[in-house]
Amino acid sequence: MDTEVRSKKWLCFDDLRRKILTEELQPGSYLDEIEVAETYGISRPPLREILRQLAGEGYLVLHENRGAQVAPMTHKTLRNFFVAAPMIYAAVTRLAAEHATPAQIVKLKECQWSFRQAIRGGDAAERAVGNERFHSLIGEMADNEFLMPSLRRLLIDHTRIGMTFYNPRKAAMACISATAADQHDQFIELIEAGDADAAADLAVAHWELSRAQIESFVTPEAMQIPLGRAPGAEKRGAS
Amino acid sequence: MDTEVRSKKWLCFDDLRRKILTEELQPGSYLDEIEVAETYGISRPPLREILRQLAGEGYLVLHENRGAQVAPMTHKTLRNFFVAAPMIYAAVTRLAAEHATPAQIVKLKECQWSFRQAIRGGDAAERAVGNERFHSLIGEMADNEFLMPSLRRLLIDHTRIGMTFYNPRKAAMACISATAADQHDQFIELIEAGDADAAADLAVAHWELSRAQIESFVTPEAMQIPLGRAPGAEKRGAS
DNA sequence: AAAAGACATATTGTCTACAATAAAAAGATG
DNA sequence: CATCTTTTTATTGTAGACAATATGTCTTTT
Repeated sequence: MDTEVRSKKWLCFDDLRRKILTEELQPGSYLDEIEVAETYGISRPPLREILRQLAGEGYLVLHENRGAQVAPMTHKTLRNFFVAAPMIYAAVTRLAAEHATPAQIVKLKECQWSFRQAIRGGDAAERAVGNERFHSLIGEMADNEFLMPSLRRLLIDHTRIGMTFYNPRKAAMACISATAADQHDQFIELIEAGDADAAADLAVAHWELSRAQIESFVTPEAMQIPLGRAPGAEKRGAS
Repeated sequence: MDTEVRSKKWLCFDDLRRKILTEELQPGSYLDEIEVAETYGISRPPLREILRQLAGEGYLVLHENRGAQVAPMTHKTLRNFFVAAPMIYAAVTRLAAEHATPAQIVKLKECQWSFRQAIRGGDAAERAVGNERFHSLIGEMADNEFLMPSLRRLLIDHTRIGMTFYNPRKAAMACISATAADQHDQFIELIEAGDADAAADLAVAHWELSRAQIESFVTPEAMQIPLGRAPGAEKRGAS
Protein backbone atom coordinates (compact mmCIF):
# COMPACT_ATOMS: atom_id res chain seq x y z
CA MET A 1 0.00 0.00 0.00
CA ASP A 2 3.07 2.13 -0.18
CA THR A 3 3.23 3.12 -3.80
CA GLU A 4 -0.51 2.66 -4.18
CA VAL A 5 -1.51 5.39 -1.78
CA ARG A 6 1.21 7.71 -3.01
CA SER A 7 0.19 7.55 -6.59
CA LYS A 8 -3.56 7.75 -6.05
CA LYS A 9 -3.27 11.47 -6.46
CA TRP A 10 -1.28 11.19 -9.68
CA LEU A 11 -3.62 8.54 -10.96
CA CYS A 12 -6.38 11.07 -10.56
CA PHE A 13 -4.26 13.73 -12.25
CA ASP A 14 -3.40 11.55 -15.21
CA ASP A 15 -6.91 10.27 -15.62
CA LEU A 16 -8.50 13.71 -15.54
CA ARG A 17 -5.91 14.83 -18.05
CA ARG A 18 -6.73 11.89 -20.32
CA LYS A 19 -10.46 12.44 -20.00
CA ILE A 20 -10.08 16.06 -20.97
CA LEU A 21 -7.81 15.29 -23.93
CA THR A 22 -10.18 12.64 -25.25
CA GLU A 23 -13.20 14.85 -24.64
CA GLU A 24 -14.66 12.23 -22.33
CA LEU A 25 -14.99 15.39 -20.30
CA GLN A 26 -16.48 17.89 -22.70
CA PRO A 27 -15.02 21.36 -23.16
CA GLY A 28 -16.99 23.81 -21.07
CA SER A 29 -18.40 21.24 -18.66
CA TYR A 30 -18.02 21.62 -14.91
CA LEU A 31 -16.51 19.26 -12.36
CA ASP A 32 -18.03 18.40 -9.00
CA GLU A 33 -15.26 18.31 -6.42
CA ILE A 34 -16.96 15.84 -4.10
CA GLU A 35 -17.90 13.51 -6.92
CA VAL A 36 -14.41 13.51 -8.46
CA ALA A 37 -12.72 13.15 -5.08
CA GLU A 38 -14.83 10.12 -4.21
CA THR A 39 -14.24 8.58 -7.62
CA TYR A 40 -10.50 8.49 -7.06
CA GLY A 41 -10.67 7.82 -3.34
CA ILE A 42 -9.02 11.01 -2.20
CA SER A 43 -10.29 13.95 -0.21
CA ARG A 44 -11.03 17.39 -1.52
CA PRO A 45 -7.91 19.33 -0.48
CA PRO A 46 -5.46 17.24 -2.54
CA LEU A 47 -7.95 17.16 -5.38
CA ARG A 48 -8.14 20.92 -5.31
CA GLU A 49 -4.36 21.01 -5.62
CA ILE A 50 -4.63 18.83 -8.69
CA LEU A 51 -7.31 21.06 -10.16
CA ARG A 52 -5.07 24.09 -9.64
CA GLN A 53 -2.25 22.37 -11.43
CA LEU A 54 -4.46 21.26 -14.31
CA ALA A 55 -5.72 24.82 -14.55
CA GLY A 56 -2.14 26.07 -14.63
CA GLU A 57 -1.41 23.81 -17.57
CA GLY A 58 -4.52 24.91 -19.43
CA TYR A 59 -6.73 21.87 -19.02
CA LEU A 60 -9.17 23.63 -16.73
CA VAL A 61 -10.40 27.10 -15.97
CA LEU A 62 -11.11 27.82 -12.31
CA HIS A 63 -13.94 30.18 -11.45
CA GLU A 64 -13.99 31.64 -7.96
CA ASN A 65 -16.69 30.02 -5.86
CA ARG A 66 -18.01 28.30 -8.95
CA GLY A 67 -15.66 25.43 -9.42
CA ALA A 68 -13.52 23.98 -12.16
CA GLN A 69 -14.56 24.09 -15.79
CA VAL A 70 -12.99 22.04 -18.54
CA ALA A 71 -11.25 24.61 -20.74
CA PRO A 72 -13.83 25.71 -23.31
CA MET A 73 -13.08 25.89 -27.01
CA THR A 74 -14.52 28.81 -28.90
CA HIS A 75 -14.07 30.10 -32.39
CA LYS A 76 -11.38 32.42 -31.11
CA THR A 77 -9.55 29.46 -29.63
CA LEU A 78 -9.38 27.85 -33.03
CA ARG A 79 -8.24 31.06 -34.69
CA ASN A 80 -5.49 31.61 -32.12
CA PHE A 81 -4.48 28.01 -32.41
CA PHE A 82 -3.92 28.39 -36.14
CA VAL A 83 -1.71 31.40 -35.54
CA ALA A 84 0.50 29.94 -32.82
CA ALA A 85 0.80 26.29 -33.80
CA PRO A 86 3.07 26.40 -36.87
CA MET A 87 5.54 28.73 -35.20
CA ILE A 88 5.88 26.78 -31.97
CA TYR A 89 5.85 23.38 -33.65
CA ALA A 90 8.59 24.37 -36.08
CA ALA A 91 10.76 25.91 -33.39
CA VAL A 92 10.37 23.00 -31.00
CA THR A 93 11.06 20.40 -33.67
CA ARG A 94 14.18 22.24 -34.77
CA LEU A 95 15.50 22.29 -31.23
CA ALA A 96 14.58 18.65 -30.74
CA ALA A 97 16.72 17.68 -33.73
CA GLU A 98 19.58 19.67 -32.24
CA HIS A 99 19.35 18.34 -28.69
CA ALA A 100 17.78 14.89 -28.70
CA THR A 101 19.60 12.23 -26.67
CA PRO A 102 19.79 8.56 -27.72
CA ALA A 103 17.62 7.58 -24.74
CA GLN A 104 14.94 10.02 -25.81
CA ILE A 105 15.03 8.70 -29.37
CA VAL A 106 14.46 5.18 -28.07
CA LYS A 107 11.44 6.40 -26.15
CA LEU A 108 10.14 8.20 -29.21
CA LYS A 109 10.43 5.04 -31.29
CA GLU A 110 8.51 3.07 -28.68
CA CYS A 111 5.86 5.76 -28.68
CA GLN A 112 5.59 5.64 -32.44
CA TRP A 113 5.14 1.88 -32.30
CA SER A 114 2.23 2.33 -29.90
CA PHE A 115 0.81 5.03 -32.11
CA ARG A 116 0.70 2.74 -35.13
CA GLN A 117 -0.95 0.08 -32.99
CA ALA A 118 -3.59 2.59 -31.96
CA ILE A 119 -4.31 3.51 -35.57
CA ARG A 120 -4.75 -0.16 -36.46
CA GLY A 121 -7.04 -0.61 -33.47
CA GLY A 122 -9.21 2.21 -34.73
CA ASP A 123 -9.89 3.70 -31.30
CA ALA A 124 -10.00 7.46 -31.75
CA ALA A 125 -9.12 8.25 -28.14
CA GLU A 126 -6.11 5.97 -28.05
CA ARG A 127 -4.89 7.39 -31.33
CA ALA A 128 -5.31 10.96 -30.11
CA VAL A 129 -3.49 10.35 -26.82
CA GLY A 130 -0.71 8.49 -28.64
CA ASN A 131 -0.24 11.38 -31.00
CA GLU A 132 -0.20 13.83 -28.11
CA ARG A 133 2.45 11.80 -26.38
CA PHE A 134 4.59 11.63 -29.52
CA HIS A 135 4.68 15.39 -29.90
CA SER A 136 5.08 15.89 -26.19
CA LEU A 137 8.21 13.75 -26.31
CA ILE A 138 9.57 15.88 -29.12
CA GLY A 139 8.90 18.83 -26.85
CA GLU A 140 10.95 17.23 -24.12
CA MET A 141 13.76 16.66 -26.58
CA ALA A 142 13.81 20.37 -27.38
CA ASP A 143 14.61 20.81 -23.69
CA ASN A 144 13.52 24.42 -23.55
CA GLU A 145 11.43 25.33 -20.52
CA PHE A 146 10.29 28.55 -22.17
CA LEU A 147 8.71 26.94 -25.21
CA MET A 148 7.29 23.91 -23.43
CA PRO A 149 4.37 25.75 -21.77
CA SER A 150 3.00 26.94 -25.08
CA LEU A 151 3.59 23.56 -26.71
CA ARG A 152 1.64 21.86 -23.92
CA ARG A 153 -1.19 24.32 -24.33
CA LEU A 154 -1.25 23.75 -28.09
CA LEU A 155 -1.24 19.98 -27.74
CA ILE A 156 -4.24 20.06 -25.45
CA ASP A 157 -6.43 21.74 -28.00
CA HIS A 158 -4.83 20.04 -30.98
CA THR A 159 -5.72 16.71 -29.42
CA ARG A 160 -9.24 17.77 -28.56
CA ILE A 161 -9.81 19.24 -32.01
CA GLY A 162 -8.51 16.00 -33.48
CA MET A 163 -10.99 14.04 -31.40
CA THR A 164 -13.83 16.29 -32.46
CA PHE A 165 -13.10 16.03 -36.14
CA TYR A 166 -11.98 12.44 -36.26
CA ASN A 167 -14.31 10.17 -38.13
CA PRO A 168 -12.91 6.65 -38.62
CA ARG A 169 -15.67 5.76 -41.10
CA LYS A 170 -14.42 8.18 -43.68
CA ALA A 171 -11.89 6.77 -46.13
CA ALA A 172 -10.02 10.07 -46.31
CA MET A 173 -9.42 9.83 -42.59
CA ALA A 174 -7.56 6.56 -42.89
CA CYS A 175 -5.38 8.14 -45.55
CA ILE A 176 -4.61 11.09 -43.33
CA SER A 177 -3.77 8.81 -40.42
CA ALA A 178 -1.40 6.80 -42.60
CA THR A 179 0.31 9.94 -43.84
CA ALA A 180 0.61 11.26 -40.28
CA ALA A 181 2.16 8.01 -39.10
CA ASP A 182 4.65 8.08 -41.97
CA GLN A 183 5.57 11.63 -41.10
CA HIS A 184 6.17 10.53 -37.53
CA ASP A 185 8.71 8.03 -38.86
CA GLN A 186 10.37 10.85 -40.75
CA PHE A 187 10.45 12.92 -37.57
CA ILE A 188 12.38 10.13 -35.90
CA GLU A 189 14.80 9.81 -38.80
CA LEU A 190 15.51 13.53 -39.05
CA ILE A 191 15.85 14.01 -35.33
CA GLU A 192 18.17 11.04 -35.10
CA ALA A 193 20.21 12.49 -37.97
CA GLY A 194 20.23 15.87 -36.26
CA ASP A 195 18.91 17.58 -39.38
CA ALA A 196 17.33 20.63 -37.78
CA ASP A 197 16.29 22.41 -40.98
CA ALA A 198 14.58 19.39 -42.47
CA ALA A 199 12.93 18.61 -39.17
CA ALA A 200 11.50 22.12 -38.94
CA ASP A 201 10.20 21.84 -42.50
CA LEU A 202 8.61 18.51 -41.71
CA ALA A 203 6.93 20.03 -38.68
CA VAL A 204 5.33 22.62 -40.93
CA ALA A 205 4.26 19.94 -43.40
CA HIS A 206 2.83 17.85 -40.58
CA TRP A 207 0.96 20.87 -39.36
CA GLU A 208 -0.40 21.57 -42.84
CA LEU A 209 -1.81 18.05 -42.98
CA SER A 210 -3.57 18.58 -39.69
CA ARG A 211 -4.76 21.98 -40.76
CA ALA A 212 -6.21 20.65 -43.99
CA GLN A 213 -8.05 17.97 -42.05
CA ILE A 214 -9.53 20.50 -39.67
CA GLU A 215 -10.41 22.98 -42.38
CA SER A 216 -12.13 20.33 -44.45
CA PHE A 217 -14.58 20.05 -41.60
CA VAL A 218 -14.81 23.67 -40.66
CA THR A 219 -15.12 25.49 -43.95
CA PRO A 220 -17.96 23.69 -45.78
CA GLU A 221 -20.82 24.75 -43.57
CA ALA A 222 -19.25 26.62 -40.70
CA MET A 223 -18.91 24.35 -37.67
CA GLN A 224 -21.19 21.41 -37.66
CA ILE A 225 -20.11 20.43 -34.21
CA PRO A 226 -20.41 22.89 -31.33
CA LEU A 227 -16.90 23.75 -30.19
CA GLY A 228 -17.95 25.19 -26.87
CA ARG A 229 -20.50 27.25 -25.04
CA ALA A 230 -20.46 30.48 -23.13
CA PRO A 231 -19.43 29.95 -19.50
CA GLY A 232 -22.56 29.47 -17.44
CA ALA A 233 -24.94 29.08 -20.33
CA GLU A 234 -25.59 25.48 -19.41
CA LYS A 235 -24.07 24.68 -16.10
CA ARG A 236 -23.56 21.31 -14.47
CA GLY A 237 -22.71 18.17 -16.30
CA ALA A 238 -22.29 17.59 -19.99
CA SER A 239 -25.07 15.76 -21.72
CA MET B 1 -14.04 41.96 6.37
CA ASP B 2 -15.78 40.73 3.29
CA THR B 3 -13.30 41.51 0.61
CA GLU B 4 -10.45 41.38 3.10
CA VAL B 5 -10.75 37.70 3.93
CA ARG B 6 -11.44 36.72 0.34
CA SER B 7 -8.40 38.38 -1.03
CA LYS B 8 -5.98 37.31 1.68
CA LYS B 9 -5.19 34.33 -0.50
CA TRP B 10 -4.57 36.46 -3.58
CA LEU B 11 -2.54 38.88 -1.53
CA CYS B 12 -0.32 35.98 -0.67
CA PHE B 13 -0.22 34.88 -4.30
CA ASP B 14 0.68 38.32 -5.60
CA ASP B 15 3.26 38.93 -2.91
CA LEU B 16 5.03 35.63 -3.43
CA ARG B 17 5.02 36.35 -7.13
CA ARG B 18 6.53 39.77 -6.56
CA LYS B 19 9.14 38.44 -4.17
CA ILE B 20 10.22 35.84 -6.69
CA LEU B 21 10.36 38.34 -9.56
CA THR B 22 12.43 40.78 -7.54
CA GLU B 23 14.65 37.99 -6.21
CA GLU B 24 13.69 38.89 -2.67
CA LEU B 25 13.20 35.15 -2.73
CA GLN B 26 16.35 33.83 -4.34
CA PRO B 27 16.28 31.33 -7.19
CA GLY B 28 16.81 27.85 -5.81
CA SER B 29 15.73 28.67 -2.26
CA TYR B 30 13.06 26.65 -0.49
CA LEU B 31 9.82 27.79 1.11
CA ASP B 32 8.55 26.66 4.50
CA GLU B 33 4.83 26.07 4.23
CA ILE B 34 4.03 26.76 7.87
CA GLU B 35 6.11 29.91 7.92
CA VAL B 36 4.60 31.31 4.72
CA ALA B 37 1.07 30.37 5.77
CA GLU B 38 1.44 32.16 9.09
CA THR B 39 2.98 35.19 7.42
CA TYR B 40 -0.12 35.76 5.31
CA GLY B 41 -2.59 34.56 7.93
CA ILE B 42 -3.94 31.61 6.00
CA SER B 43 -3.81 27.89 6.63
CA ARG B 44 -1.72 25.41 4.76
CA PRO B 45 -4.30 23.87 2.39
CA PRO B 46 -5.09 27.11 0.54
CA LEU B 47 -1.40 28.00 0.58
CA ARG B 48 -0.59 24.69 -1.02
CA GLU B 49 -3.10 25.50 -3.75
CA ILE B 50 -1.30 28.75 -4.35
CA LEU B 51 2.05 27.00 -4.49
CA ARG B 52 0.68 24.60 -7.08
CA GLN B 53 -0.53 27.45 -9.19
CA LEU B 54 2.75 29.33 -8.90
CA ALA B 55 4.51 26.14 -9.88
CA GLY B 56 2.21 25.79 -12.88
CA GLU B 57 3.17 29.27 -14.02
CA GLY B 58 6.87 28.57 -13.60
CA TYR B 59 7.63 30.58 -10.47
CA LEU B 60 8.22 27.51 -8.33
CA VAL B 61 9.29 23.92 -8.69
CA LEU B 62 7.54 21.45 -6.44
CA HIS B 63 9.50 18.47 -5.16
CA GLU B 64 7.54 15.55 -3.77
CA ASN B 65 7.82 15.44 0.00
CA ARG B 66 10.47 18.13 -0.15
CA GLY B 67 8.48 21.26 -0.61
CA ALA B 68 8.44 24.22 -2.94
CA GLN B 69 11.60 25.61 -4.46
CA VAL B 70 11.87 28.99 -6.13
CA ALA B 71 12.56 28.16 -9.78
CA PRO B 72 16.35 27.88 -10.11
CA MET B 73 18.28 29.63 -12.85
CA THR B 74 21.13 27.72 -14.38
CA HIS B 75 23.38 28.32 -17.35
CA LYS B 76 21.02 26.25 -19.44
CA THR B 77 18.14 28.47 -18.39
CA LEU B 78 19.96 31.48 -19.75
CA ARG B 79 20.84 29.71 -22.98
CA ASN B 80 17.26 28.57 -23.55
CA PHE B 81 16.01 32.02 -22.69
CA PHE B 82 18.14 33.54 -25.44
CA VAL B 83 16.72 31.08 -27.95
CA ALA B 84 13.05 31.49 -27.13
CA ALA B 85 12.76 35.16 -26.19
CA PRO B 86 13.17 36.93 -29.55
CA MET B 87 10.74 34.61 -31.29
CA ILE B 88 7.98 34.88 -28.70
CA TYR B 89 8.44 38.60 -28.09
CA ALA B 90 8.27 39.40 -31.79
CA ALA B 91 5.21 37.23 -32.36
CA VAL B 92 3.35 38.56 -29.35
CA THR B 93 4.11 42.18 -30.15
CA ARG B 94 2.96 41.71 -33.72
CA LEU B 95 -0.34 40.28 -32.55
CA ALA B 96 -0.71 43.02 -29.96
CA ALA B 97 -0.47 45.65 -32.68
CA GLU B 98 -3.15 43.81 -34.62
CA HIS B 99 -5.59 43.25 -31.77
CA ALA B 100 -5.12 45.92 -29.11
CA THR B 101 -8.29 47.62 -27.89
CA PRO B 102 -8.45 51.31 -26.89
CA ALA B 103 -9.04 50.37 -23.27
CA GLN B 104 -5.91 48.23 -23.26
CA ILE B 105 -3.88 51.03 -24.78
CA VAL B 106 -5.02 53.36 -22.01
CA LYS B 107 -3.86 50.83 -19.45
CA LEU B 108 -0.54 50.44 -21.21
CA LYS B 109 0.01 54.21 -21.16
CA GLU B 110 -0.70 54.30 -17.43
CA CYS B 111 1.72 51.46 -16.93
CA GLN B 112 4.39 53.27 -18.91
CA TRP B 113 3.90 56.37 -16.77
CA SER B 114 4.50 54.26 -13.65
CA PHE B 115 7.52 52.70 -15.26
CA ARG B 116 9.13 56.07 -15.90
CA GLN B 117 8.39 57.03 -12.31
CA ALA B 118 10.13 53.88 -11.13
CA ILE B 119 13.21 54.63 -13.21
CA ARG B 120 13.38 58.13 -11.71
CA GLY B 121 12.97 56.66 -8.25
CA GLY B 122 15.94 54.41 -8.87
CA ASP B 123 14.46 51.39 -7.10
CA ALA B 124 15.57 48.34 -9.05
CA ALA B 125 12.71 46.13 -7.88
CA GLU B 126 10.02 48.64 -8.75
CA ARG B 127 11.60 49.20 -12.14
CA ALA B 128 11.78 45.46 -12.83
CA VAL B 129 8.18 44.79 -11.82
CA GLY B 130 7.00 47.79 -13.84
CA ASN B 131 8.79 46.49 -16.90
CA GLU B 132 7.32 43.04 -16.37
CA ARG B 133 3.87 44.50 -16.16
CA PHE B 134 4.35 46.53 -19.34
CA HIS B 135 5.27 43.50 -21.38
CA SER B 136 2.62 41.40 -19.71
CA LEU B 137 0.02 43.92 -20.84
CA ILE B 138 1.31 43.67 -24.40
CA GLY B 139 0.86 39.93 -24.00
CA GLU B 140 -2.75 40.43 -23.00
CA MET B 141 -3.26 42.63 -26.04
CA ALA B 142 -2.05 39.80 -28.27
CA ASP B 143 -4.97 37.87 -26.83
CA ASN B 144 -3.59 34.47 -27.72
CA GLU B 145 -3.90 31.86 -24.97
CA PHE B 146 -1.35 29.64 -26.71
CA LEU B 147 1.49 32.14 -26.69
CA MET B 148 0.74 33.64 -23.29
CA PRO B 149 2.12 30.72 -21.25
CA SER B 150 5.54 30.97 -22.84
CA LEU B 151 5.54 34.74 -22.60
CA ARG B 152 4.77 34.54 -18.88
CA ARG B 153 7.58 32.07 -18.39
CA LEU B 154 9.99 34.28 -20.30
CA LEU B 155 9.02 37.38 -18.34
CA ILE B 156 9.70 35.65 -15.04
CA ASP B 157 13.30 34.96 -15.88
CA HIS B 158 13.77 38.13 -17.89
CA THR B 159 12.73 40.10 -14.83
CA ARG B 160 14.95 38.09 -12.51
CA ILE B 161 17.93 38.33 -14.85
CA GLY B 162 17.30 42.06 -15.06
CA MET B 163 17.36 42.30 -11.28
CA THR B 164 20.56 40.30 -11.08
CA PHE B 165 22.41 42.41 -13.60
CA TYR B 166 20.96 45.76 -12.73
CA ASN B 167 23.45 48.13 -11.23
CA PRO B 168 22.07 51.66 -10.79
CA ARG B 169 25.54 53.04 -10.02
CA LYS B 170 26.81 52.41 -13.51
CA ALA B 171 26.33 55.26 -15.95
CA ALA B 172 25.75 52.87 -18.84
CA MET B 173 22.80 51.44 -16.93
CA ALA B 174 21.01 54.77 -16.80
CA CYS B 175 21.50 55.08 -20.53
CA ILE B 176 20.03 51.65 -21.11
CA SER B 177 17.05 52.44 -18.90
CA ALA B 178 16.41 55.64 -20.78
CA THR B 179 16.57 53.85 -24.12
CA ALA B 180 14.28 51.11 -22.86
CA ALA B 181 11.73 53.65 -21.67
CA ASP B 182 11.84 55.43 -25.03
CA GLN B 183 11.30 52.14 -26.79
CA HIS B 184 8.28 51.55 -24.58
CA ASP B 185 6.84 54.82 -25.86
CA GLN B 186 7.44 53.60 -29.38
CA PHE B 187 5.67 50.34 -28.55
CA ILE B 188 2.62 52.33 -27.53
CA GLU B 189 2.73 54.44 -30.69
CA LEU B 190 3.11 51.49 -33.05
CA ILE B 191 0.49 49.41 -31.31
CA GLU B 192 -1.92 52.31 -31.32
CA ALA B 193 -1.22 52.80 -35.02
CA GLY B 194 -1.70 49.09 -35.63
CA ASP B 195 1.63 48.83 -37.39
CA ALA B 196 2.32 45.13 -36.83
CA ASP B 197 5.54 44.88 -38.86
CA ALA B 198 7.18 47.86 -37.19
CA ALA B 199 6.03 46.65 -33.77
CA ALA B 200 7.61 43.26 -34.35
CA ASP B 201 10.85 44.91 -35.45
CA LEU B 202 10.82 47.09 -32.37
CA ALA B 203 10.33 44.03 -30.19
CA VAL B 204 13.49 42.54 -31.67
CA ALA B 205 15.38 45.81 -31.17
CA HIS B 206 14.15 46.01 -27.58
CA TRP B 207 15.28 42.46 -27.06
CA GLU B 208 18.71 43.24 -28.52
CA LEU B 209 19.12 46.05 -26.02
CA SER B 210 18.34 43.72 -23.17
CA ARG B 211 20.56 41.04 -24.60
CA ALA B 212 23.49 43.41 -24.93
CA GLN B 213 23.03 44.46 -21.32
CA ILE B 214 23.02 40.88 -20.12
CA GLU B 215 25.94 39.84 -22.30
CA SER B 216 28.05 42.76 -21.14
CA PHE B 217 27.87 41.20 -17.71
CA VAL B 218 28.14 37.58 -18.71
CA THR B 219 30.91 37.54 -21.26
CA PRO B 220 33.83 39.40 -19.66
CA GLU B 221 34.77 36.88 -17.02
CA ALA B 222 32.16 34.19 -17.21
CA MET B 223 29.42 34.84 -14.64
CA GLN B 224 30.45 37.00 -11.75
CA ILE B 225 27.16 36.45 -10.00
CA PRO B 226 25.96 32.92 -9.27
CA LEU B 227 22.87 32.27 -11.35
CA GLY B 228 21.71 29.33 -9.33
CA ARG B 229 22.75 26.18 -7.62
CA ALA B 230 22.09 22.51 -8.07
CA PRO B 231 18.83 21.43 -6.40
CA GLY B 232 19.65 20.26 -2.92
CA ALA B 233 23.25 21.49 -2.92
CA GLU B 234 22.41 23.99 -0.21
CA LYS B 235 18.98 23.35 1.14
CA ARG B 236 16.91 25.55 3.39
CA GLY B 237 16.92 29.28 3.28
CA ALA B 238 18.86 31.58 1.07
CA SER B 239 21.74 33.34 2.71
C1' DA C 1 37.61 5.32 14.48
C1' DA C 2 34.46 4.78 10.72
C1' DA C 3 30.29 3.06 8.93
C1' DA C 4 25.89 1.25 9.27
C1' DG C 5 21.61 1.15 11.48
C1' DA C 6 17.91 2.84 14.47
C1' DC C 7 15.74 6.50 16.57
C1' DA C 8 14.02 11.37 16.99
C1' DT C 9 12.47 15.42 14.92
C1' DA C 10 10.76 18.39 11.59
C1' DT C 11 8.22 18.99 7.45
C1' DT C 12 5.13 17.56 3.99
C1' DG C 13 0.71 15.18 2.74
C1' DT C 14 -4.07 14.10 3.91
C1' DC C 15 -8.47 13.82 6.15
C1' DT C 16 -12.71 15.38 8.57
C1' DA C 17 -15.43 19.00 10.01
C1' DC C 18 -16.92 23.61 9.67
C1' DA C 19 -17.77 28.30 7.50
C1' DA C 20 -18.93 31.17 3.64
C1' DT C 21 -20.74 31.93 -0.66
C1' DA C 22 -23.84 31.41 -4.58
C1' DA C 23 -27.57 29.29 -7.02
C1' DA C 24 -32.34 27.75 -6.56
C1' DA C 25 -36.85 27.59 -4.73
C1' DA C 26 -40.53 29.16 -2.14
C1' DG C 27 -43.20 32.75 -0.52
C1' DA C 28 -45.04 37.42 -0.27
C1' DT C 29 -46.47 41.66 -2.38
C1' DG C 30 -47.56 45.03 -5.98
C1' DC D 1 -49.79 37.19 -12.84
C1' DA D 2 -45.27 38.88 -12.54
C1' DT D 3 -41.54 40.33 -9.75
C1' DC D 4 -39.03 41.06 -5.84
C1' DT D 5 -37.61 39.26 -1.44
C1' DT D 6 -36.46 35.68 1.71
C1' DT D 7 -35.21 31.14 2.83
C1' DT D 8 -33.28 26.97 1.72
C1' DT D 9 -29.88 23.95 -0.15
C1' DA D 10 -25.93 22.58 -2.47
C1' DT D 11 -21.20 23.53 -3.44
C1' DT D 12 -16.93 25.78 -2.76
C1' DG D 13 -13.36 27.60 0.59
C1' DT D 14 -10.83 27.11 5.00
C1' DA D 15 -9.09 25.51 9.32
C1' DG D 16 -7.12 22.42 12.55
C1' DA D 17 -5.70 17.83 13.67
C1' DC D 18 -3.52 13.63 12.25
C1' DA D 19 -0.56 10.44 9.37
C1' DA D 20 3.39 9.55 6.55
C1' DT D 21 7.78 10.59 4.86
C1' DA D 22 12.45 12.35 4.89
C1' DT D 23 16.41 14.15 7.13
C1' DG D 24 19.68 14.57 10.86
C1' DT D 25 21.60 12.67 14.99
C1' DC D 26 23.00 9.31 18.03
C1' DT D 27 24.21 4.83 19.21
C1' DT D 28 26.16 0.50 18.24
C1' DT D 29 29.09 -2.61 15.94
C1' DT D 30 33.06 -4.05 13.26
